[in-house]
Amino acid sequence: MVGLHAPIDTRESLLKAATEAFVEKGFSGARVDEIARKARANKAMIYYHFGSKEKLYRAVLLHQIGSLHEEIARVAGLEGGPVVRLTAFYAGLGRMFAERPSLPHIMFREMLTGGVHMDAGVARALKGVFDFVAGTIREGIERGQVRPVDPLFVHLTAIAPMMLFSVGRSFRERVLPVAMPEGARPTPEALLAHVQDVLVRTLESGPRASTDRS
Amino acid sequence: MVGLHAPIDTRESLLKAATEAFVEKGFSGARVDEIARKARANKAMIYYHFGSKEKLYRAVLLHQIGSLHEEIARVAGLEGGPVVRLTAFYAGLGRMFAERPSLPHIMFREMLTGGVHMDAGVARALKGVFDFVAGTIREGIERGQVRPVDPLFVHLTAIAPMMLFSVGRSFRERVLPVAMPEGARPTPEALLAHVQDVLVRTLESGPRASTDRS
Amino acid sequence: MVGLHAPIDTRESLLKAATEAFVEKGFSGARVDEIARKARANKAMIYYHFGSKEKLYRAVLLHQIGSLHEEIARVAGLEGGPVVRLTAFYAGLGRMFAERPSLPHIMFREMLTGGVHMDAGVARALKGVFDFVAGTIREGIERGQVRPVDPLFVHLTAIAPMMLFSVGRSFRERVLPVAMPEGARPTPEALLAHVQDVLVRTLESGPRASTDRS
Amino acid sequence: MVGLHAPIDTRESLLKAATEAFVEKGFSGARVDEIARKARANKAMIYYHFGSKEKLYRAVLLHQIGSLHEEIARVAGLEGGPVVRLTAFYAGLGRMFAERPSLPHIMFREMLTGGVHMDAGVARALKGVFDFVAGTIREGIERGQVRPVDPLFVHLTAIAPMMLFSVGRSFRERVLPVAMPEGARPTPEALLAHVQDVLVRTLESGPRASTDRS
DNA sequence: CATGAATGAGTTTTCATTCAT
DNA sequence: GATGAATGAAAACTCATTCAT
Repeated sequence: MVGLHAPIDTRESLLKAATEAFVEKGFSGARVDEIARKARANKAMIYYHFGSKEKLYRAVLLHQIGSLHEEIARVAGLEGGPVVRLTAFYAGLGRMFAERPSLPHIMFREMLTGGVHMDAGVARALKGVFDFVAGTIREGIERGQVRPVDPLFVHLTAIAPMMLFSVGRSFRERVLPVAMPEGARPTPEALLAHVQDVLVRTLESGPRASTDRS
Repeated sequence: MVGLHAPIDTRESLLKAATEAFVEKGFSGARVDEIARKARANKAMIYYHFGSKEKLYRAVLLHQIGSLHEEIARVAGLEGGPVVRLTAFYAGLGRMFAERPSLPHIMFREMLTGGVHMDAGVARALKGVFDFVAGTIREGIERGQVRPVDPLFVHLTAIAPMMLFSVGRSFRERVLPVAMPEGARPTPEALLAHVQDVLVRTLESGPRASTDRS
Repeated sequence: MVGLHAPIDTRESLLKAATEAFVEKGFSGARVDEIARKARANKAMIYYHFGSKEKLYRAVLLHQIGSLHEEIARVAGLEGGPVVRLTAFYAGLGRMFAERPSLPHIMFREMLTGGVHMDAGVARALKGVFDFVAGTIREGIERGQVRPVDPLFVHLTAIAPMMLFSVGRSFRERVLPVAMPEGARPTPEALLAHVQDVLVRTLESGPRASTDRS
Repeated sequence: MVGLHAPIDTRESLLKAATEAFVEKGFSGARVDEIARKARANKAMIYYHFGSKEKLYRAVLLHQIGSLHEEIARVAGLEGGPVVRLTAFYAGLGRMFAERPSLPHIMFREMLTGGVHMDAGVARALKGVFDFVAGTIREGIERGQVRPVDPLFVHLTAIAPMMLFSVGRSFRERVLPVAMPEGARPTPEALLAHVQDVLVRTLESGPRASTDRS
């Protein structure tokens, strides 16, 4: 009476529905019934295809993080100095965050819970991201093209604002509505430009006037 | 037979236990039973003192955010230019995050869920934070002491790294253990210094050499 | 609106209902809902008082086996030779089986599944039963009052018929109805007398004529 | 695409796997998925070949009980008195139990559940077993070759120990390990000899010295 | 205020069975 | 005959909340 889907379809629509549910409600807030309903699938299919709610969550995690590999590979092949490579890298990440807000959302949740759901594969992908950044910065420092800075701090300063911007949209709209200037709605692109500007100012080894601060 | 504690003790230990639980597991992940157990209190006491799990969560939220008011008031009274006032302000926030990691943790969770648990009072406190930053920056721009920058972006660039650093400790230790340089464990103080440096470089209106990027 | 039961009542009526259910349907055949309904208790009470279906089953097991201790203690104090003590012991077991058919029922199920549900305490109680039998027989053999026989076989020959008789009542009534002689319904007491007769004939060391068998 | 097995193979491996599963877990404890997996067959094949889990169970039952017919027929043709014929009969049963432990296992489970799964055919086979025993004993009593004893009790005393011995192997090894004498592991053959000895002592009509007990 | 027990409406998970190919 | 996916009803288990004492 049914069975119109190709075998892969059910699995994928479950994954999609689960991603939305976990992003919106978190792991324990999401309901298996609702995921199945949203995917127009039988609830038991979740257990057939994934085994448990937890394993479904891990599948979502893996699926989201998957694209990071490609971004790194793409940027690693670019020509140019460390600053250029890094700004290009964060441009890529920024685009990913804008296109697929689930990614920063889920990664945030993972960070909040200490990454307990992450298996070795996912962890390696994330470490790859940081290793690229750290490697590029260290290389720049050695060549005198980059000021001596802590790669972790640089990475945090670049990635945290973009993630928080992406993740916090509805929060801003609820909590800070009046604070926004009437005209210009902040866009991911504008934020990316700002972050890149900050990156350049932070990394550049040229002479600067004032660095004193209280 | 019972009642050896002053009434206030139960309430406070419940609040403390609830904070830990909500920080670790989030609102729907935390269990009322577990909170009571951790507080060595009877589960019904939660309903006696707070009314419901949701109201308990709100009490935690309010308690965490409470100190923000004072920090703003303190910094608002400081002498000096906008850059100095802002770096002092973020120094205060940074100290708060380091002393009480629950605060950034819970605020992150709120952002992820769009702030659905926030009532008017809490929202006003948060808006106050941003209003101070935005007001100070706009004032500096008008006076020519600060480059024309988007206050939201500046705020994000300052606060997001510190929050993520605080919140992501266990995640870093789990996922990025090898990536860390052997010697120096990154400290909140070092990060604060970095963020302040970035702030200065971003805000200062003096001449700079290279600003072209991408 | 309810709460008319003393605290202990719910636990006990659950235990009673569970015993009946497990005896009738076995562990996996019994339904938690039905046990709660039969005990006129809320289903969640099973989890409150026992933790899980499995632990409820173990509690039933322990409760059933508990009385064996006392029976051994009682008989161990009796005067008389080994044969007398053993016949008295099996008389006690026979009475227990007749009064509380759940005991042999549950023990049978345990034997069929290899005793996987038995913890150390229960196992010790059962070993105590056999140890008493074996000890008494060995003692009798040493004193020349009992023929040299294998205690395990003697025990099996005495206990297995009584257990099977108790457990198999409904089976006999369903499968062997016509085979029964019209008049005399077999009673547990008659079987006990038979078993005791067999015991005596098996254990007695006096002279006998024919013992040869193929 | 498939079909390398002759059709009969799947059916038989299903039957074999089902027998093991039902023996280990009982009817409601056994899982259709698991049976199919153990038989390396597709789950739907169970329904193709047998129709339902229940019918599969009945097929197992019938297959196990089948050999009883032949044993009765074989022994019924023997020469000799009732005691000889009975000892020979139980020798046959004992051999069957030793060779195929599933038989007593499944029959025990049936007895525990009152034989609800037994259809007329299976019931007739079992009644045949008892009818043979009862008929032989009654005949012996009438001819004065056998003491007046209850055939049911005699049958129980002979068959129950052998079944329980076969069924309870893993239970004994788990629960009574230390109770066993170091040297001699009890064997089915030794138990059979003991049971036959008991039978002879119970049935023989010759003079005996002591019958008083307790 | 405090407690242990109780409640009912969920929530996850299981499982025999069926379907389309 | 055979397969992998699908189904629906029911099963075990959870959990915020309430109650009697």
